[in-house]
Amino acid sequence: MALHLYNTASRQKEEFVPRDPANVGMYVCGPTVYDTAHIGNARPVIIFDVLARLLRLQYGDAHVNYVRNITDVEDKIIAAAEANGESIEALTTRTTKAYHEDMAEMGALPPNREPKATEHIVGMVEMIGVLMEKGHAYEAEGHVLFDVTSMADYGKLSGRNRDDMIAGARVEIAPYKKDPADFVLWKPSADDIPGWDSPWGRGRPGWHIECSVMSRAELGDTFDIHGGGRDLIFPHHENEVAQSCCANGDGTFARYWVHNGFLTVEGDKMSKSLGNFRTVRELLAEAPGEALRLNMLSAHYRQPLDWTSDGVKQSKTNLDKLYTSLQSLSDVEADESQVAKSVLDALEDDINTPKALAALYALSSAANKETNLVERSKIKGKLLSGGNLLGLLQQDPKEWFQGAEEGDVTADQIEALILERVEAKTNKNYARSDEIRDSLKDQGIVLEDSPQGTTWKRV
RNA sequence: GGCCUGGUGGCGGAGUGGUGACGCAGCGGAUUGCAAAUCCGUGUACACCAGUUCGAUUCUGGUCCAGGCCUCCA
Repeated sequence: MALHLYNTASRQKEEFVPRDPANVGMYVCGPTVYDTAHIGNARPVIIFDVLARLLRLQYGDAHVNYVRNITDVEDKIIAAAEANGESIEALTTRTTKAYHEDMAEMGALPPNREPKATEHIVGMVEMIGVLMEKGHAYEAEGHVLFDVTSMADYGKLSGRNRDDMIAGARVEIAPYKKDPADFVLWKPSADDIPGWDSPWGRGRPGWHIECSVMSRAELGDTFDIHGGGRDLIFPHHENEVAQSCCANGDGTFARYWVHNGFLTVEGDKMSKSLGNFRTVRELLAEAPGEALRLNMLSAHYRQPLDWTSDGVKQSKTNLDKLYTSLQSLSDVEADESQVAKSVLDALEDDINTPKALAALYALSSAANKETNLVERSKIKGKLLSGGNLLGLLQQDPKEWFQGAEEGDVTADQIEALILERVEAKTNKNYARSDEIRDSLKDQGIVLEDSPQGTTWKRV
């Protein structure tokens, strides 16, 4: 089947047909770099990484342009830098670097392009100028505001109308707004905070304009996929649509809107007040990034995902199982012409990763049973290619089982003890052989005997 | 108040108008010196109440419950 995606704009699954049959453009809202990434930030990264892998397989690496921005100018950044007593640049550089490291640990490939908001200020000023000229924006008390009444379709993406928004407003409305739903395009900066010169005075951009400008600069007025967390539907994406369509023309901008659901931690929403913010860094100390990734993929991306340490453990177990099969296939070379059709089919159905994982488990099970070498080679090819689509199973199994940081025992010591144990077993000295096995087990090393000999792994 | 998701076996989690994925855990068996790993077998699950239907977990309406957005947020 062809790729189908649930399009937030139409509220249904649609067949994905790119604008240009040969090339695909995808824009995903990236982080505002003011703090280290938490596990919730990782969800869209991993989901859209899987989608990018799928698109690259189908259209070719050179024909997919995956853009994910870095928002490095924003009031939270200013506040955090001040609180930390560090410069804004130091904060954004440090945070961006940590973000890249954390996402790489979770197996996310870098996007093709990663524009930074601060590199696109000129474009933002230009776009705001166009909106002013076309009568979609106005200046008030040093701010430039988008006039939502100038756009008939405003609210369409998120499915809400202006009256509802006004009725539901829980914040005080700035007195200079013509309409309560108007939002800021440009705001004035005091001398001690970052600002750029503009026709409306020294200032900085509002929250939404950067994505309208960067997506256009990288992908053009109209492009295929726009992604992000579902909390961004309103107001962020709604306002992006308003800015872009009003500046560039009706019917432009993103064609497919893809939004991932939220995740909770041990049943609760992550929040600073509950103290349950889990950073990717902390979680990496608990389990390998690949296990965190599998855990993330174990629920469908549009469903809520409850992140629990039990779930992480189970994901680690499942990954062990897959790597065990892969290890057992070390007697054959992978047949690289094989495509894991079952995995592909699942992913083409709106990125159904739980189904894709089930397909991987089926391959694993088949591998454990198959004795024919040609078939084993095919299965290995499928396991690896299916794993690659999901960003899993790309390590050497030996590395997976034995490569974790050395504990109290080194690999050499373990090998020596295995030799001693083999000898003890040969002499039917089972007391000694069990003693060795038990003692290693206490140190987190599990021995497995097979007709081919004894292997070990760290657990 | 408005808008929007969900409620599936012990747990996680797909899916479907008709023969109940998949994984973890459990139980039984095979294998093993004993294990581990693996294999085989094993589960009368779809919040509740109506309705439509030959038949609903799947469609419709209502109820209850949980959560999200409307304000910074992935």
